[in-house]
Amino acid sequence: MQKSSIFSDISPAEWERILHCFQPITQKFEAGSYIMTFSEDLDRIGIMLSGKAHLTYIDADGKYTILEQLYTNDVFGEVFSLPLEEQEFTVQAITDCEIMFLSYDHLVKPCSKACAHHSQLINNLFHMTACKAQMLAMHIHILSQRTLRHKLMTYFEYEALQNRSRSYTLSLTLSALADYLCTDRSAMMREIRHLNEDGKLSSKGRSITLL
Amino acid sequence: MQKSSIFSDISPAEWERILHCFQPITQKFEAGSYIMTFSEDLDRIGIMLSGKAHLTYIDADGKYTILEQLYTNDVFGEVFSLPLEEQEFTVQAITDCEIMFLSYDHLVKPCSKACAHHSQLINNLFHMTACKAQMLAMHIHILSQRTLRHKLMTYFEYEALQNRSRSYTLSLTLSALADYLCTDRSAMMREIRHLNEDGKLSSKGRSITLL
DNA sequence: GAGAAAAAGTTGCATTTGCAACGGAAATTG
DNA sequence: CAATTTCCGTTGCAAATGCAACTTTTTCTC
Repeated sequence: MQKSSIFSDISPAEWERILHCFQPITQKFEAGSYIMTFSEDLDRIGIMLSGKAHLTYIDADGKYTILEQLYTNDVFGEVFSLPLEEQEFTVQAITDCEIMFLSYDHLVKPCSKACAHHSQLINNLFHMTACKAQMLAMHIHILSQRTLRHKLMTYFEYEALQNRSRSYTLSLTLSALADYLCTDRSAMMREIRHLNEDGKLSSKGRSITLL
Repeated sequence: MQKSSIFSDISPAEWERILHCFQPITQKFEAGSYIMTFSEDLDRIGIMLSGKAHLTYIDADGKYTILEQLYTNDVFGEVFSLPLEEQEFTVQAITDCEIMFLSYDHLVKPCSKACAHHSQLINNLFHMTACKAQMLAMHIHILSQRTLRHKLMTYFEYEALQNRSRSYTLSLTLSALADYLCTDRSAMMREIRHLNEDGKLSSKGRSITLL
């Protein structure tokens, strides 16, 4: 399943017509600010035009978990409307971001103006959502590892595949990695040290070499 | 996001034409047999016509993890083609199953026969995939809990919501639940006992009452 | 209904993990 | 460049967890 974006196979001219049809709202957000909270905004999807953001939730006792990292052209909001109340899903800007919002209803309902491009848009969204589901499944695969050591190694192996190299630098900070792995940061640091000592790994800070 | 199926908003007559266009293969599987392994079959999606199946993987040391439970009208295969090799994704029949397979390529590519129903099919698949992504996100939410106790309680709370009652019977066996929670079964049993002792829960076997 | 297989339930023990609480390094900001 | 914040790295300790090994109960199958 190749990488696709919301813009795939849509010509600029066609995109112009889509914009006219959807009347999207484009908005800028400063680093650190909240772009979306899922307790409210369930009626629209967001498209990252620029910047970097995290889809996270915070549970009752204040623990962060990073569900997704969002970059340019990524889409959010199409998937999350989980029923449980205690939790707070949010999309938070990491860097300054520019976001375009589309009405969800407008998107999935047959267009009164007979826009042929709707179907291509849905097609793209399907691909992207399937892709996203893969990311989630990968995350589950990592979290399913019984021990922290295995979680780390599984994560590092995935990263090595993505980077096409056994040596690379993590895109996440180590603190963020601990959140992603849903574990205690200090315990993770300790385990990384052990992995180094046991010769599975050679790492310094965020630069990783799998041995 | 309401429950939708691959058949939503497609009339029987239209479905007939789709069948003619796709020439799907329908196949029966006995309980316990393997319906699909993702090392091979990445070119088609499956639709559960009847029965119950599990999408699982088994890692190098033989640990099961249940990624999804599949029931009638559920779709599988549209999402999973994870790059890591060591693992073995499979869809395994729990009860006797009847499955319809559709070609993935045929589905996503514009149809030479100009089948209008393609777009509705993709629309439905988009909904279902978004739904599936929600399930995966829920799973992550559960696995993200730092302690087994919190994992159990989060799972039980979700189940209570689905059942619209604080008293219900688990659809998973306790062994399967341990797999779903990616934990040791005996440790889970112990923690369930503790939850009972602490008055958070009243359970006997698979019947649960949240207090 | 007998036998086999799967599921449920238990326990002891070594190991892993989470948590709290540090201090220093690095990056960001005014 | 000084100040502040974030990130990195460490340690001690109590608690949680995984694992192995077992018995009992339930379910399935012939």
